[in-house]
Amino acid sequence: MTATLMLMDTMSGELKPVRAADGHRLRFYCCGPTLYDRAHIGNFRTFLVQDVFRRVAELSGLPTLHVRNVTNVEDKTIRRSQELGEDLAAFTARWKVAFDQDCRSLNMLSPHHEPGAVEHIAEQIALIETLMGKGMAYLGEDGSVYFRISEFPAYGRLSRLDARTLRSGEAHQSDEYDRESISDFALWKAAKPEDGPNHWESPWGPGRPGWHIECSAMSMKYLGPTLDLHSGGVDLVFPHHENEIAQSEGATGKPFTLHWFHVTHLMVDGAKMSKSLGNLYTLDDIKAMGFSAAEMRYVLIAGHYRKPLNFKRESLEAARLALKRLASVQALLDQAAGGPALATWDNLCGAEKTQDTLGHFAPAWEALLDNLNVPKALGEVFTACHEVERMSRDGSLPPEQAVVERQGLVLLLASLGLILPVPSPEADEAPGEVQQLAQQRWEAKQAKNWGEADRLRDLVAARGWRIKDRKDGFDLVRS
RNA sequence: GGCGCGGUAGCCAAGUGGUAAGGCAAGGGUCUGCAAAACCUUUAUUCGUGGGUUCGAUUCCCACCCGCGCCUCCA
Repeated sequence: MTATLMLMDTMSGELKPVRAADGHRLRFYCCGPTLYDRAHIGNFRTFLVQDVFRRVAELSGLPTLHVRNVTNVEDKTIRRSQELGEDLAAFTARWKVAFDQDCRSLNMLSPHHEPGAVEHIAEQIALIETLMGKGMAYLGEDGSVYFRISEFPAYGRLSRLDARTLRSGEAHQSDEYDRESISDFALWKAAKPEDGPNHWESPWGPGRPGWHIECSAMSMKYLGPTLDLHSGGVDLVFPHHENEIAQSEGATGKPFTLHWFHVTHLMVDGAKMSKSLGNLYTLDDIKAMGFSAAEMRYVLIAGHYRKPLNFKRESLEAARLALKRLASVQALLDQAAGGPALATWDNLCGAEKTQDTLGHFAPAWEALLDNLNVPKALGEVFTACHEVERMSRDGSLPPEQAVVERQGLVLLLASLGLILPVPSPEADEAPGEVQQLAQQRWEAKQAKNWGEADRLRDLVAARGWRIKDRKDGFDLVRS
């Protein structure tokens, strides 16, 4: 059984083992959100895949040091906060609160560090000074500082972009005169009137950092000059990550990132998600549609991260049923094992993962180790569920075996971060009136007064509750 | 135009050089007074199209069609 997580590396295009260079702790960086609006479910697809990645890495026995930045100063944050007449820090702080709420409700692990660009101006300036000192950056005619791509021959390797194919011309109008080359990008942007008070002092005058430099500065501050792994949405491959490589390696002369991990975009109803198409959803929109964050999470991780995932409402309905199914199997296993599981995260991380310890869920775990193949893992999970149910039915599920199978299920649920609905009856939550009707219906049923029983059942249903009969009574669940 | 990723049942989605996981939906069944719930079971001779390699391809090669992403600040 493979013990190491294998993952596609964008740079080499090959499957590579996920490794900690120091042999101890995986240091990885994820490009986080820009704090100017509510994050949408497409953003969360990426963050959720990264969350599953981290879970699987840790559960496979590899501790992590996870850094994810927040971009709290760039064009959009400045423009919008100015439009609102709001202080930039207050503006971005509001969106950070919203983002954190969404992350929590999606059951995402918190990164160990969440640095913000504004809080690391000094580090960014220092990095730019280093590049200036090496002749890899220059002051443009507009007072901004640019990276000199001609000094970094490896530019374009990640995105397999031949410098000659860079589309040039019309799109970039006047500002090209400020730069030596059309491909050079801004490290530091000179203050403009429309920026309002949002500028900082620097050796090149007041201004603000360019977008790319924050990730170089902050990732290296928290993780060192060479990161084990770096992740983001595919759209960041060029130019963002390409520029990060140029800035970082240009400054340090060391490899910046050993393993690149990119997540493909989410589509909605077969189209690119965009505001103009009206198909851009936030987590709140999903909740307003009557679905839970757990269901949303299931949908967003259920596709392979390398393939476009087509989101539709029906996916949420399917997820709801799938989660219920898993919950019922978990309940079955708890019962067969003689009590609920009490596995802690550390426990799970350190545990042996073999056929003997995971039972029928072992293939699902292997699927996760193989390039984070969540769809295959889910398929194997349900196959294992069938087996467990069959054994239970046949009476061939002794407590020792149930304990093993449950370990397998618990590991998979922890890997995927799935939170299962509580399957227990909610009878005591039903309003007294509903309970009374249901009780009367039960009595009518016992008296074989079918007409009256059915009438009362309809009344209960009309109040939004469903009667589930047992041999010796009934349960009430919300319908 | 360049680079990259895809096109598998009604929908979502794995996968393999030897004849297609799983989820949802749908049909049938067990259970039930009838239901609901739960469980069992059935459903792609076929994997965008056309060629080629092979004893054999959905899986490898070539061409074409379609979708999506990036090509300067969008996860």
